[in-house]
Amino acid sequence: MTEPAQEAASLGARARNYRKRLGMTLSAVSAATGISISALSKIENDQVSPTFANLMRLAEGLGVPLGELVALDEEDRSKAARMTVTRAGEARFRSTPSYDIWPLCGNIQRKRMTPLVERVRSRAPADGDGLLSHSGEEFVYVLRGPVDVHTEHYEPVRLETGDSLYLDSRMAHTYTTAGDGDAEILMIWLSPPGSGEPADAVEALLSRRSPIPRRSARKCPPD
Amino acid sequence: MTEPAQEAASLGARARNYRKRLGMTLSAVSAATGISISALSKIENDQVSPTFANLMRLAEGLGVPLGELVALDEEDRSKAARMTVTRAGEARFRSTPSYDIWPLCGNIQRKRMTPLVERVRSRAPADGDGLLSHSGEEFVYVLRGPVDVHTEHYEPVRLETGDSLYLDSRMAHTYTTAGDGDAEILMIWLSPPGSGEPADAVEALLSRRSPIPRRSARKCPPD
DNA sequence: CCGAAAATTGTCGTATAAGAAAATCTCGAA
DNA sequence: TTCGAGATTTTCTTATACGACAATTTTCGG
Repeated sequence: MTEPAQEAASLGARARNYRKRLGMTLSAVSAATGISISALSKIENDQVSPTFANLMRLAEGLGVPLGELVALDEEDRSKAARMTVTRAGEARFRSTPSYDIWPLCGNIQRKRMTPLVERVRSRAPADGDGLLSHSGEEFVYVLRGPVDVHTEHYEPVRLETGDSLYLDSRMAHTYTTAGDGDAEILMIWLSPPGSGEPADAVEALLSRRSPIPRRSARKCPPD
Repeated sequence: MTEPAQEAASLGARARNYRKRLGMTLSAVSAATGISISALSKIENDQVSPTFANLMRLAEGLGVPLGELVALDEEDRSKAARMTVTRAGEARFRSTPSYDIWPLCGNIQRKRMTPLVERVRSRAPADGDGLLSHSGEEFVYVLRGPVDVHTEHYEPVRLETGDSLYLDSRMAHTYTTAGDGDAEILMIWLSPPGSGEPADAVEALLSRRSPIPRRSARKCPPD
């Protein structure tokens, strides 16, 4: 039955893994991709060699990069086994004019995402660092709201507890608390594709925040 | 000629670039790959949508990683100010034997991280899908615990509310609830580097004239 | 154990990719 | 300019992926 599902050796197995991961049925994938159920079944069982057109549809429907779906895995999985845990109170604490920051899972090496819990203290965009832009992308999940998101291209958005947001970090932005007390958000920052792995991701994050043009706010020294 | 155009517009163009770079003729590639010359010509001119089997042979014969051959290069996303919000109750819901899943921020294009809220229902590793491995990395923040993390290389780890975890997804893993009720976690999945974005290499490809993506001769189901 | 949903398997007709060979193109040399 | 000879493209035919449908089989809950 459920073996430690190996890194799928075949295209079909990979496709099935990704589908299972999303909890989709064949008909769901069929609806999402336009590929017939029977064709999907045959693809997953390696009974046919799908066309490039269908490979693209499939990758899109599964939300998987085409290169990943298609590429045979050539990596040594066992030596890559890596995991780390950060306990709730355990994170080391840093602070900037606008935020208190708890970097999570800092001890694992070679990770590409940088997860942080941030306590938002400032109440107006100009309070702390002002609108800042930096490279990469960020995802935010509001642990305790409300929070206002200010950006250079959009109207401010108010997020309540449980709301989430995804944005291109190059667009200048900042978060402010919109309630009585401080707000708390979980942020995952992803550095740009090319950039090497920031050993000290937080430092990188903090130092890369640069003010948007013709605006003055710039502080947040790393220490 | 000089440099082959970096930005390979289509699959066919990329294939041709690689061939030219090696100074090979169609018949040479044919000999190296086992694909007929005519088929190669049609592939390079985007007149056909090659089968997966031929894609593999072609990549092999050209000495190019398959992912490289099929994946569009990202780049030039610089002007797209992008942001999206998902409200707490708003996510569309899916479920698997092990989890209920709410994909977050699904409507933004070209994002590299995949955020999900998952309600963990299974109480034992074998309950649902079992241990699964897939590519990439994942970060987990426990919204409501306790949760047990089972992996193929580590002892199970118990996470309480507020704990977080970072792991290499290629190591087989699964999450189970360790308390009385269901648990809830926030997960961010990150696809492997170099493999473009979860779903938009596809649209880029299609928008630039791809081999015969039409599939219209479809009978309309009765209403 | 049962029934329902999901998944697999098989067939058929159609669309289309692959392969073989012929037709066309490219270019350097005489 | 003409003449090949290799390179490429364009016919053909054949092979096969795809979609639809139907029939099982498998998988899960109850």
